[in-house]
Formats: sequence, C-alpha cells, structure tokens
Amino acid sequence: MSQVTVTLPDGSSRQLAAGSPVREVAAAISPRLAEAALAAVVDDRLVDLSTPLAADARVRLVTDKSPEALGLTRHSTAHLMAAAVTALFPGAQCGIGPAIDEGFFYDFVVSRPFVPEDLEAIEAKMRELATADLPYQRQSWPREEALAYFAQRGEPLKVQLIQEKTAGQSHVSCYAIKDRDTFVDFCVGPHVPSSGKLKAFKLLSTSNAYWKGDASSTPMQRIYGTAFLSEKDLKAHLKQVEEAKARDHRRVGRETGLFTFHPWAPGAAFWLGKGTTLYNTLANYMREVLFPAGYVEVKTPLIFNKALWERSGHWKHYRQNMFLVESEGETMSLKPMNCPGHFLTFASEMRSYRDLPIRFHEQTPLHRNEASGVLSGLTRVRQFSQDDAHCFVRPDQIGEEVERLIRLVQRVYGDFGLPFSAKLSTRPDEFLGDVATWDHAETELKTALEHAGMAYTVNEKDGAFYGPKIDFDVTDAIGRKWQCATIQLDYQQPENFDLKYIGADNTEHRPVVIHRAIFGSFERFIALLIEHYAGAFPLWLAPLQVRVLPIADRHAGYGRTVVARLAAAGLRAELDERQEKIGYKIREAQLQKIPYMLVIGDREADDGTVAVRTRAGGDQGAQAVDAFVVAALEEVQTRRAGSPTVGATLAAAQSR
RNA sequence: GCUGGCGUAGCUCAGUCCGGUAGAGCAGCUGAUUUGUAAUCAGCCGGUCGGGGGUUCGAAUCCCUCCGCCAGCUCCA
Repeated sequence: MSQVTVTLPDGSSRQLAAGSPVREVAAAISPRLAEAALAAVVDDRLVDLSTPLAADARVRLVTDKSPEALGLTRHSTAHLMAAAVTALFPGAQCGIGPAIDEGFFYDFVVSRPFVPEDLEAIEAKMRELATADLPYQRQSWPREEALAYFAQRGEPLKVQLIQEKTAGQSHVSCYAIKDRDTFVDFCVGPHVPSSGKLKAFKLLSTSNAYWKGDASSTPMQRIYGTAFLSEKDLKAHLKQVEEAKARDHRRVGRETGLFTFHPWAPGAAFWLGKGTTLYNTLANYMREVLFPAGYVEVKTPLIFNKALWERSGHWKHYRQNMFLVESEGETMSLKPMNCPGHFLTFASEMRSYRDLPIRFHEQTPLHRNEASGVLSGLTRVRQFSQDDAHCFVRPDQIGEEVERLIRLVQRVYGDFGLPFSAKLSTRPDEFLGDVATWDHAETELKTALEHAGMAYTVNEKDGAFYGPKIDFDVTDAIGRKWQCATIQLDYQQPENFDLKYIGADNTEHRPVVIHRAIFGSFERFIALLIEHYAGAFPLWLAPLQVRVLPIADRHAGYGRTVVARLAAAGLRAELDERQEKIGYKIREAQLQKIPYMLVIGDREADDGTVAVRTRAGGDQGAQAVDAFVVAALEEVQTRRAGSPTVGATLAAAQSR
C-alpha cells in the first residue's frame, strides 16, 4: 500500500497509509491527542478528523486550545440543537444554523412559536444526546439521492439549499447524528467527531426570522444559544451578558436622570438637566478640538425644499427615511444629513485654491424616519445630532487631510481612554467614477493610515459607491465594539452640486469632499460612554461633579459657602440639605454615581475643611476646601479617566 | 415595516389563566428625629389598569383595533 507523508507544525513528519483518516495522525502522536482532537487543518483547510489523507500534506490538529475550536464547537452545537428539535417537534423543518460571534442559532419552521419551556426541553434533550456521545458522521451523498431524501423527509428548504449551493456537483456533503432516529443535515462542516465533545452550551432566546432574511419569505422561528469549550468560559460569558444588562444606557440613563422618552415622540430623547449638561460638555469639547484644527462651525437649515434632495440623490435613494413637510403647496423635508447644506454653503461664494481645505462643522439636529421596529434607546433614534463635518479639498490635499483626520480621531479617543481599530473599505463592484481615481484615493488613504501609525484591516469592495472610506471601531470596557468614526471620500456630490474652486491656473476645478465624524452621533456616543463607564463618568464629564452633604441642619450654612466656592471655581456642585442621616445621603449620591461627596459637620465647619469621599474609594479624610478645588480642577483639566483619590491627585501634582 | 413578547401608581412588580369595582416595596408629601461615611420612624397622597371600540348585569382580566416598549428580522450549507 502506498504511503503519504504528513508534516506537523513542529516540522517533524509521520508516514501513514494513503487514505488514512486524519484522526490516525493524532493517534500516531499520542492517545491523549487522539482524545483531545476536534478537527484538523490540512494544508490550511479546516476538515473533519474523518477526512482521508490522499496525498502528502501539512497537518495541524485542532484541539480546544486552537483558535478554530470555538466556531467549530458552536456550529456542531447548532446541529445538536437541530437534532433535538426534530426529535421533540416532529414535522419541524430546518433552515440554516451557523456559528455567530456570540454563539450560534438555528432557524426552524414549526407549527407554533417556541416558548421558554420549549427551550428547557430542547436543552435537556441536547444534554441527553451529548451524554450519549453520538458520532457526527460525514457522508458524501449522490446529489440526486440527497435531494430525494430531503424532499421525502419534508424539508423543502434543505432541498432549495442543495439546489442553490451545489449546482454542478455530483455529490453533496451531509452529516448524520446517529440516534434512534438518525438526524441528517446538509452541511459542508466540518464538525467535532462526536456529540460528547460538546459540554458547555446554553439556549438563550427565541425570535422570529425569515427564510434568507426576506420578510416576504417563509416565516421561521430562530433559537439562539451559545457554546464554549469549557463550563468556565460559558459562565464567564453569561456573567458578561449580565454585566452588559446592568450597564444598559436606557436603565442607567433613567436612574441617573440623564434623559427620558415619551410615546408621543418615539425615537427622540428628552434630555433632562444632567443629560443636557453631559451633551453640552461633549459638544463643547468637540468645538475645542475642532476650532484649532481649522474647522468653521456653521448652522444650516433644518428643513429644505425637495429640490435639494432631488439634486443630492436622497429623494431617489433615501426618501422612505425622510420626514416630509408640506408648506404652501411645496414639499419640504427635515434634513437627514448635513452634506447638502454644506455643499450649498460651499457654493455660496467663489473659492480659491488658496482657501482649501475648507472645513464645515455642524451639530444641528438631524431627523431620519427609521422603521418603528428598529428604534432602540439612544443607539437607534429618529432625531439626533452628529459631530459632522465636510472637508473640501483639492485632489492633491487628500492624503494630508486624511492623515490629519486620523490623528484627530486618535486624539479624541485617547481623551476618553477608548481603544479603537481602523478598517479601510475599497472600491465596490458598483461604483461611480474611473478606476484610476479610485486607485489613487485608496493609495492616499493607506499612506495616511501608515503615516499616522494606525494599524488597519481592509474590507475589500465595502466602500460606498461614491468613494472609499475608513471606519473606526471603538472597544468599550466590556469588550464590545461600536462603530463610531468614519472618514469617507466623495467624488460624486461635488459633481452633483457643481462645486468648484479657481485654481492657480485661473480655471475652475472640482474639489473632493471628505465626509467625517468622530463621535458619530452624540446620542449613540453618549450611550457608548454610559455603558463604557457604567454611568460613573470621569470628573470632566460627570454632569454633577460634587455633592456637599451636611451632617445636620446647622451645617447647611457652611455647606452653602462651600458650594459657592466650588461653583465659582467652575465645578458643578450642589448641596443636599434634606433632613436625612449622612448614610442615606451618601447612599443616594453613590447610586447617582457622583464622583465626589464632601461631608461637612462640626469639625469641618470649624476648620474650613471638607471630608472628601470618592465614589470609588470611600472616605479620603479631611482637606482644606482650596486644596480640594485645586485637585479637582486639575482632574477636570487632564480629563483623567476613573476617579482617583484627591490625595493621590495632589501627590501627583506635587511630584511634577 | 414584519414576527413574538410585554404595557397595572414616578420606578420595580403582584393581581389576568378561572370576569365581581386594584395591591406591595421604593420614590413623593407631612410630622417626629439633628443625625459622622451605602437606606431613622410614623402617617398620608398617588392608578382613565397604554388609547379607542366590543361582549357581559358586571371587564385590569375575554374579543377587535390603534399606540408605545423589548427582542429578533442571513454573521449565509
């Protein structure tokens, strides 16, 4: 019999009989590895352990330590769930069941929606099947036979999938889980060798889905679950989900008095006093950053005649998301974006090449008529404002301007202590303009990213039809990613609006527009910050920075003096002079996540001091009022994250 | 928008299955207490049971409809 040579990652090699399954490689190395192996990577392809080795190959065995293991396990768990569902719900049809970022799902056509008790029963059945350690057998079925089998089994969706995915193939890949009734699913795999490898899983929720995500297609019931390689990882994940729930900005925002909603204005927040302070702090921060960077803040109309939207193309492509207004027989629309207003502003006077780049920044409200079902807290709203700007540049200025923008993004996220990453999206299949211009633009973006020292990934063909773009993802304190900043080149709108500047050659030229935002929208960014900080904002952002807590009524007068001094220094402070015990006032201030509590009683009133308590560190002892003010102002100015003790702040200030 | 769930006092929730005129805690108000680092005690106020319509002698409860909120609506065998 002929032999094949497999090369292992450590460079060593083994000889096996040709056609041996990959699992033999593991067995040849150690029984322990044979037991631990879940799959293998053969010449860079992830395959089952049952895959025969036909020729010499590089082989790496996948165990629960390998990066591929999690997705593999989740996909196999989805199959296990499908096996359980078909066993418990005769007649259930299976759709697709992929592994996803947080776990897996599987869609079914069933006679009634699943209820929570169903999930318990399905999960119990899954445990039973896992305990039985049933093999996942990969089988190659003649295509016609597979089609006939699924048709006979009442799985028209699988038939459709086979028809669509395997046109021209003679055989198709299926997986069988052998139980009393064998569950066979059409799937490329690969899978774990047997259900006994699936130990840590949990079904989480049900929801509606449609076949292929098309609302006009067959309605299905989706079950979401998650799976991990160990019980410990699963528990950690579930705990993280709990943590995310506790940080939910909708809950924290209400509890700390930032904003509220009313059914009469769905998708539009009411910013309460504290929320408005936070909003304004961010808006002014952005102004402080942008003014020295050469931006001009403008305010353009909120309502425009339909003619503008016809010119910009929104009327054709975006009308269903626009709020329309009738006036004297004219159709107007609330603006969903600032760009057209900025184009008109640019065109309102003659521009010289010497004036470019011209940068318009605007924070006025935008309205987008989002479908009611997608509204959600502050993250998906109908009314919001962006830290929006459009940079009008000469083609030769693109690289430098983009580099400045990347540095601006780095600076801003740095001030919030938010880690982030960049994605470059390149020319899509459907695009406007010529290839040479696109290639040039993409090169400029790459160079700018490199000059700014910004690592990035490339999303091929994911650019907008009018130009390439760079998107930035922010990672919050519990590891979730939020897409916020964007930098988009636009060659198209300057054409639509016939924008021009006079060049050094005294002829008209077309500028390029760069659309850009760093926060994205204030609403969404505030949601991010609330969840990132769990409502405990760093001092510079905290709507209420200091609460003064008198022990007894007789200390209220001194309290007013202290608050006045804090306010005069520019700190946001208030007095809690209710007739409550100090423990009660502290508890409330803690729950409101106020950074500093200044307790004052007889001792403090006599000495002109305050007993400083921090939200995070508890009682810090007494300090002179002026010392506290100096330290707190320094903390605000340096925009320090967290809430270190004032003592530490002073020590740091002195050591400089 | 579509599917499912939910909507009872400012908040969190019980009562809905099985129709008989709404209840708790917190918050608020009043009073007492004058308090030293995460909840002092007592009393009181507070609800068109999301809106509208219907069934019924009688509806928070059953039916219809509208509104809002929550989750989901390809991350593609």
